[in-house]
Amino acid sequence: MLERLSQCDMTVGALAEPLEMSLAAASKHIGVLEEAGLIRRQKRGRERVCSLDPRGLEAVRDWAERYVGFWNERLDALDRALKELDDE
Amino acid sequence: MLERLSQCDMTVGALAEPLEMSLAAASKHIGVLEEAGLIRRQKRGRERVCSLDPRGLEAVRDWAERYVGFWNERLDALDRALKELDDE
DNA sequence: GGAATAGTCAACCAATTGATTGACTATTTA
DNA sequence: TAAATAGTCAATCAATTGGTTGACTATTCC
Repeated sequence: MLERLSQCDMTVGALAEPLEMSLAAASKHIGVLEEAGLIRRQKRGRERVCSLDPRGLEAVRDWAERYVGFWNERLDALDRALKELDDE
Repeated sequence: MLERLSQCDMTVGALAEPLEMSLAAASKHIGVLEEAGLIRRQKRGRERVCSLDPRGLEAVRDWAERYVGFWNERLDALDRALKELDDE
């Protein structure tokens, strides 16, 4: 769903269409994504249009980036420690 | 668990210690993280030492980054379209 | 203005998850 | 060498999740 929403916004029905589940089930899933802050739903007449919420995905990326950053820091620290051993 | 492992590697028991659950439950959770590619477990004697697997977290970051990137691309496209309107 | 469409909600049930406990294996310590 | 420690696994049960169905509301179309 997220991948398809990255191409363009779409209604709940359009999002549900390729999925082998009922509209109600798809609606439920969309509700979970909305609750997680990954998408937004906007009412337009009888249609609800869904769109990605970049803030939610930025939060995920930033969260993961912190760990990648930590790892690199630890590798750097190891590198420095090894250099110090070499200088002795 | 991931946050604490970003500080230093630790055994299953040490990871489990601050959690209000049985050792078996914590072991289960660690198994899930391992299966997800986020951590690795290495046997050292009777101890299993856990460490972050940067590749797993890089994959998560990259996945989220793609969506942030898509979003920015769409904003850029909108920007260009609006400029074209202004030039008319 | 009624039929059709879009979507949600509650009730229900099956499947999965989350946690515990006891039993077990492997390793370390006294 | 036996006790202690570290950790896993299977069985069990409660809680949660995932999906369907029918009923409903809101909006659009004929």
